[in-house]
Amino acid sequence: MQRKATAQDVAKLAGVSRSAVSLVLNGHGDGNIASESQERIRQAAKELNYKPNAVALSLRNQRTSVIGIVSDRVISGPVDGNIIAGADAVARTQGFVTLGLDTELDEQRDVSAVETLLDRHVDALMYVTVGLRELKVPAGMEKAPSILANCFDSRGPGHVGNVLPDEVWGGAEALRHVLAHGHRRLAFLTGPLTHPASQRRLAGYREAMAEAGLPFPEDAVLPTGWDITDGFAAAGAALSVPADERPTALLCANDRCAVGAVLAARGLGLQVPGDVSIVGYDDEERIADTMVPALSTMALPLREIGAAAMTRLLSAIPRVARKASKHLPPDRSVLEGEQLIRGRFVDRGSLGPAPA
Amino acid sequence: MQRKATAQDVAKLAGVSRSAVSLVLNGHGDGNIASESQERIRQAAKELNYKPNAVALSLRNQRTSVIGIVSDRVISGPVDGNIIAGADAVARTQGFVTLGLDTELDEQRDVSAVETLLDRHVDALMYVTVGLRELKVPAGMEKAPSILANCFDSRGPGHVGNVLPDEVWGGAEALRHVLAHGHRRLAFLTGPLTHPASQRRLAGYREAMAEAGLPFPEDAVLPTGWDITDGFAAAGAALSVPADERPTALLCANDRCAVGAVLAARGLGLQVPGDVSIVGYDDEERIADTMVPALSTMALPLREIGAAAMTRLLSAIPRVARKASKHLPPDRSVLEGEQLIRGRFVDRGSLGPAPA
DNA sequence: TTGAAAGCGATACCAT
DNA sequence: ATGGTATCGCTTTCAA
Repeated sequence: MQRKATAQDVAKLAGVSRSAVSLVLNGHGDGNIASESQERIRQAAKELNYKPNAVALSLRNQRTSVIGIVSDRVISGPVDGNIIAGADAVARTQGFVTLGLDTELDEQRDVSAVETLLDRHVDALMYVTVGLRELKVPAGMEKAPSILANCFDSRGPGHVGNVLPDEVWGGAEALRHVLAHGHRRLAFLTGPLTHPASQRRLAGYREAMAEAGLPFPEDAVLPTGWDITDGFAAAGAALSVPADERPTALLCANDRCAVGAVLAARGLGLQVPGDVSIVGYDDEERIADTMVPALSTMALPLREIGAAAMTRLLSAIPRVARKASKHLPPDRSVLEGEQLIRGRFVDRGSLGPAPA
Repeated sequence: MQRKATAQDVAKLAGVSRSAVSLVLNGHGDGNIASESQERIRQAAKELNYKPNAVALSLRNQRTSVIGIVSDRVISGPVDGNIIAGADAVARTQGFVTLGLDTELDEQRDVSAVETLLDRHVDALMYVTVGLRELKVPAGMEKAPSILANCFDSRGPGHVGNVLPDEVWGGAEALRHVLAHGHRRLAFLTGPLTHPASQRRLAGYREAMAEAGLPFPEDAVLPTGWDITDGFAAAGAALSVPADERPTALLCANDRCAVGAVLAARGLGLQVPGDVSIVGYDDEERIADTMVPALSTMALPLREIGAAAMTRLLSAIPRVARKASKHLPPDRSVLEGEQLIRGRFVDRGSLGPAPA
C-alpha cells in the first residue's frame, strides 16, 4: 500500500506550485494559469493517478459528502433494504456516500447513533424504519438537515419532513382489483388496527367500496398480526363457514400473512384462487413471486421512497461554499412536509375471478 | 447548528494552550502538566461539551476508524443482514464505524465500490456475500487489510482470508437430528449441486450416515433451487409414491424450500410432521419461527461470522501510530486462512418421530 | 511546566 | 500569470 500521490507530488512533477495544481484541477485554471502549464499539470495528475485526499477535503470544506442513515432494523434485519438502496443510488450519483447505523430496535441506541454520525460530521441525516410508524425523533437530528423515510414525526407535522408510501391509495387500489374480479364477499386481514398502515389501508378499503357504490362490510374486518401464523389463524376461522357465506377473497396485511392464509385454505381443501382468492401486500422479494401460487400483491414503493427522501435531502445541502469560512445556511424548506408515494398492484395469480 | 467547540476554545476557557489540552485529554498529561491545570482543562472540556473533530483526527492520524464493507446484496436485498450486524457490533465496541456499499450483484460495481472506499481512506475492507460462494476478489482489495465473510477467494487459499459457516458439519448435524427421530426413508432437497453450500452439506449427510452405520441412499438426493416453488415441486414428486416407499423426512436446502415442501405435503393431504417431517436450513427470521408448523431448521451463524471476521480485521489494523509519519505495517498474519463457524440446530416442531 | 511551531493535504486569498 | 501563505482542527516534538 504505497502512499498515494498528493497535490505536492503533482506540482513537483509539473514544475509548478501546489496552488496552480489546485486551481487547474478544480476548473479555475482559465484566466489564471498559462494553458501550457495547465496541460502539464493535467498530464502529471493522470500520470500519478492523483486524486485529492477526501479526508483533507472534508476538513477543508467542512463537508464530508457523507449522509448518515439511522435505521431501526433495515440493515441488520431480514427485511427489504430497498429504501436504503434507493437512497444510496441517488446519493452515489452526486458523489455522496451513505453511512448506515442500525439501532436494532434499541431505543437507547438511536440517540447515540445520531451522535456518532454527527461526530463524524455527516452532511445530513435520514431515519429509515422497517415498517410505517410514528417516530420519536432522536435528540440531535435537528443539528443537521434531516428527513424521515417510512416514518413520521411523533410531534406532528411541521417538524421533520418525511416520505411515506401512500397506504390509503394502496388499500383502495388493491380492493379495486379485487372488486374488478367480481368478488363481493370479502375478508380484510388487516394487521393490528393500532398500526398506522392498517388504519390507512382500511380507510382506503372504505373509499374503494364507496366508489363502487357498495356498503362497507364492517364484520369483514379481521384484525391480525403480520406473521404467517396470524394469517393462518384468521383465514382458518374466516373460511370455516358454509360455502355460501364464505368469503371469496382475502385481502391480507402482508405477503407473509397471505402465505398463512394459503396454508389455511389448503388445509381446508380449498383451491387458491379457484375457491378463494388471496391478495398480499408489500410484494416481498423471494416470497410473493415464488409462492405457490405466486401472490397477487400491492407492491410497496420502497426504492422510490428512499430515492425521493435522498433527493430532497441533498437539495437541502448547500453546494460547496465559495469561502470555507462562510457557510451558506442549508435550505430547509424542501425538507418540510409529508410526501406520499404510490406503489403498484402486481397481479400474479393468487387473485382470480370470483367463483360462480 | 452552532459551531462545535474546538480544542482552541477549551484552551482559552482553561487559560492554557491548545497543546496542553491535547496532552491532557489524551492521557499524556501526567508528568507534563500541573495537575491543577489538568483539572481546569477537563472542566472546560466538559463545560463546552468538547469532542475532538473526527475529520481532523483522521487527517492527522492517517486513520479514519472506518471499515469499508462491500456486499453483493446484503444491504439492499431482502436477506438477513446479521453478518453485517455482527461485524458492526464488534467494530462499534472499538470505536470504528462501518461504511457499507452494495453492488446489487453488479460485477462492475464491486471494483468501483472498493475504489470509493479506498478513496475515503477506510482502514480495512470486508466483502460480504448473501450466500456462500466463490468470489472473484475485486482489484484494489489488496491495498488495505481485507477479509471475506461468507465467501472464498476464487484464486484459492493463501490469498484473502475468510470466515465461513461450517456447512459440512451443518449438514451432518441436521441429519443426526433426523436420524435420532428414527427416520430412515429420507429425501435430500439439496439445492443446486453446483452450489458450494449444497456440495458441503451433502458431504455432511454422507458423513452422518456413515457415522450411523447406514448406507447412503444415492437416489434420495434431489437437486432443487432455493425457492418456495422449487421445494414445492421436488417435495410434490418425492411424496407422490405409495405410502410404504414415501420418505418420512425431507431435508431441505433452506427454509423457503421447506415452506414449499410443506405446501406440497398439505396439498397431498399429508400432515407435517405426523406423516412427513420437514427440516429447513438457515433459520430465516420471520419465516422459520412463524411458519405453520414452525420449522425445525439448521441455523446459520451469521452474526458470529460477521463478528469473527471483524475481530480478525481489527486485530490486523495497527494501533494508533506514535508518530503519524511512521506507519506501522498492518499485521496481516491474522488475515490468512479460512475460519469455519458452526451454527446450531433449532428444533421447532416440523421434525417429529418417524411414523410407525 | 508550558507554549510555539511543524505537519497531515487541500484550497483560496493576496501579493508579486 | 504565478506562487507564497493562512486556514481547517488536531497531535507531538522541541525549545524556553
